[in-house]
Amino acid sequence: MTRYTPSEIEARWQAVWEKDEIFKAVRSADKPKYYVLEMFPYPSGRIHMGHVRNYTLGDVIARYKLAKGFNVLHPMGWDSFGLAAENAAMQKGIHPGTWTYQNIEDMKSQMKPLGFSLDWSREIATCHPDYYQHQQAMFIDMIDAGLIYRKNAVVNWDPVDMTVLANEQVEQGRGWRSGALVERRELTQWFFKISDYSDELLAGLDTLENWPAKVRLMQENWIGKSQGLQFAFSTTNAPEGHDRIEVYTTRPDTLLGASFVGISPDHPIAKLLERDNPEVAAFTAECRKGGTTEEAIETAEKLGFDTGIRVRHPFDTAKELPVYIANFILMDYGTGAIFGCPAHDQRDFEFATKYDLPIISTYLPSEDAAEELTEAYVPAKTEKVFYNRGFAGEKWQTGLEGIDAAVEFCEAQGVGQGVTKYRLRDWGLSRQRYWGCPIPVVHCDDCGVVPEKKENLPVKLPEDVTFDIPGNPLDRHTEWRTTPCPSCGKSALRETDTMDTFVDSSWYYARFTAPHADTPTVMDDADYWMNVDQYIGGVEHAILHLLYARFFARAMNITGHLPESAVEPFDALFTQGMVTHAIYKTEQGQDGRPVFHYPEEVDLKGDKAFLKEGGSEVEIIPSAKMSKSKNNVVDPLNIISAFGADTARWFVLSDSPPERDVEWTASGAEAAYKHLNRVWNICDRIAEMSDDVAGEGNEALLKQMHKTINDVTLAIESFGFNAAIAKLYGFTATLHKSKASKAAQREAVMTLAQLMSPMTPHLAEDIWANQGGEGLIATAPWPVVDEAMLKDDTVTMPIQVNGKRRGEIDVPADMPKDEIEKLALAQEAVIRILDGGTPKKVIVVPGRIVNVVV
RNA sequence: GCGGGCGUGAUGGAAUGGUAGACAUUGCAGACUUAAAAUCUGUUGGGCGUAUGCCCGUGGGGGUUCGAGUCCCCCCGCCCGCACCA
Repeated sequence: MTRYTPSEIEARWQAVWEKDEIFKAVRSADKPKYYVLEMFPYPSGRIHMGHVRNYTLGDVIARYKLAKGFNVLHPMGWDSFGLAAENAAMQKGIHPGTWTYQNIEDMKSQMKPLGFSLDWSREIATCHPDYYQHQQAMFIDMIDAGLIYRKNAVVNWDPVDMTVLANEQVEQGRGWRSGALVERRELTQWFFKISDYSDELLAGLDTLENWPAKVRLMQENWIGKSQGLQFAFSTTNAPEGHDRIEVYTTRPDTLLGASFVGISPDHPIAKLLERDNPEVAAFTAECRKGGTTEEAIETAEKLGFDTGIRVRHPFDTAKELPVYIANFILMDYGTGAIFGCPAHDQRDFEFATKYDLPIISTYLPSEDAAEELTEAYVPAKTEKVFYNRGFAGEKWQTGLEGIDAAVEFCEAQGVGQGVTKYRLRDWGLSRQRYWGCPIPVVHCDDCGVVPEKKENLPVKLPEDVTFDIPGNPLDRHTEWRTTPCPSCGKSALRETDTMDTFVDSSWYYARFTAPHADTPTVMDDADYWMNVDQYIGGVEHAILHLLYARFFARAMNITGHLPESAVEPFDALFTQGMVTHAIYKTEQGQDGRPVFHYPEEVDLKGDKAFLKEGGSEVEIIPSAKMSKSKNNVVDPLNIISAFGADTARWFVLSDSPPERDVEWTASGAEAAYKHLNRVWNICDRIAEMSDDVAGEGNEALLKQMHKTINDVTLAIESFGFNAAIAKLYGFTATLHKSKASKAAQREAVMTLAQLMSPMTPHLAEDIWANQGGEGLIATAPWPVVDEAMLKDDTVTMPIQVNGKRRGEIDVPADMPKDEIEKLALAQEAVIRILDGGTPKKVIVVPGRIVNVVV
């Protein structure tokens, strides 16, 4: 008997793989390529179970595809710019670069023992000038191509992180990292023209058949295409230059129900008024402050200020409507002005009720109906418009159907034109931070904003910076800032803003195809390796990263850095669930607050948990996200040292489908370990068997083996790794009990090892070697199903009567239907139920089922 | 509010419209052991029955079908995303 010792096996095989460079990706014309990519990590310094799961999923695919004969690219890198490094610098006095590179080394050394089939020769780090200099070069190309521009804009300002945030980075009015309430500031910033590509990015979603529908939908909603009518009200007493107010509406069918016009507090007219009128100024100031406070979002009280300006209704110029500044109108959607139709819009209804404005219906047939509404009546967009009241009289009595008809009608009347609007806004990329890719432009007193010359790249971050004062250290670094103007040569100043780190991750997949090239990409390599055939990561990136990356691929295509074929860079996307763990909680804190216990402090007995110390019962909160504050984090390193990497890999794949959360349980991890031991012991047993024994059930074992090959292959192809593992458990049990000959068992166990090899590569490799397999299992071709072995001579068919199972018969697989029917009707249970009668109908599905209908 | 998803044993979860609960955990019983651990064997949806067996059962209600966890309609519950988007 030998012992399964993962620590010894795993280190040994990793060394062999590394020495033989079997995971090194080299372009080759002989084999089809397969590019599998997991979302690269931020180098926090420690891997967690989420990483283990993510990279194990990718590794199963990569190893499987390698065995299937593909030329596999499976790279790894580091998303290594970002705020955490600066925070560490502030807290610990370490330079962000030192901290980051140390973390990369640490994490790499933690990942290596997991035995992933990664091509480490392609490793990249976005914080390294070798990477970001190319980003700077592309930035300059994109300015030239008109894809990037500078504008003065109201931006989201995070007062804690002291930087600007993109709209996508604001959640519930708070910064996505700091959680601080976001303020609005007006700053001059760089923007990507992503909104110009709204329609393309939307249309592109339709081609992404192998993306989760959920992600496509989220992006679709984010892009937020809407069709409507844009038209102008003419004003009667507005300030100079504002004799028209443009509004946008998706409901032109309710236009006759307009009873007021609302403008945003940031609307040019509001801005003009607040200059001379302190009351207006006070109101708009209140709106701006309130616009993002939590209270305002929750209570959502409609506030308005009557400007005294009046406008004429376009269809009834005698009718005048008041113009209000209203707090619920956003300047950056539509035109920043609306017409209010209280009868058919809930917000307008609340507003009208509060300010006592008329409620006029264009849908309800009765004159008084609208006045009696307790809430807005929102008609379906295809509902017939009555237009039977309001100021236009009988003119449109017969009505229109649908929004399109209403738009057409308005256009015909010379009132506005149909337009398409998008919710998606341009991507502000400037960040007032040190630890990011410097924006390679220079501000010259004479020439204005000038891109740096490409031959002067990279614009490297200076090393000698301090973080003892808040703000961006680049601003204070006069020596670094001062540089000759690329255009006139006079002394000028560098831009001190750096790029949003989402820029870094928007093209790393392309860089992996030629990671050491002296241009951002190499067309031949990009052409060969792109697209990513399978991308795997968390659903939390469904909008931000994945939308930016899709845009960036288009921008790279336009600037000649990616082929046209790569504008949708990820052919297939898989979003995996989290690794969760129970929380163990007691209420025994001195201050009455709950205390969270580490799993090691707790004894599990059945479905109850007790403290090891003292034995008092502990409340179990199942399946919660691993969180340091809840003391329910399981460190992969502990698992690896206790059970080995193969056990950790096997477990994260085994219990739940990959797209769902998986709960880490100690018992589950132990079960995985036990199973690997069992497989090991089977091999041991086979090795000790005599060659002379003929054995029994040889054929049955091999049949089962081929069924398993078939089932596991199909399961892996469809991301059903948990199902694949279930089949492998089943086959292991069969093999365990088998009395077949040594040759048959040896064949079975070697196939088992092959089928397990994507999940537990080290153990598989060892079995392969011990059983005399040729070469490495990692590069051995995937087992092929012998179709003939899948067919059984006899099949067991359940017999149903009226859909209820009453028995079963074993019949030859090729038995004709009518004979099966005869046998079924001869069944004791069937005879009993028929009780001498004849069945109405007998349905025979060969190989499946018989149903007797009485 | 809008959009999407999901409800299956004590638990995680399996089931191209065809034997519901694969596989795993937990529990129970047994073997081995002075004992425990490990390992091995059996068992584990509920109910009735000595038993061949019968009844019930995939959140609830209806429908389509020879046959529904699966398809359709209504309702309930949970989860996720977005949200003064005009």
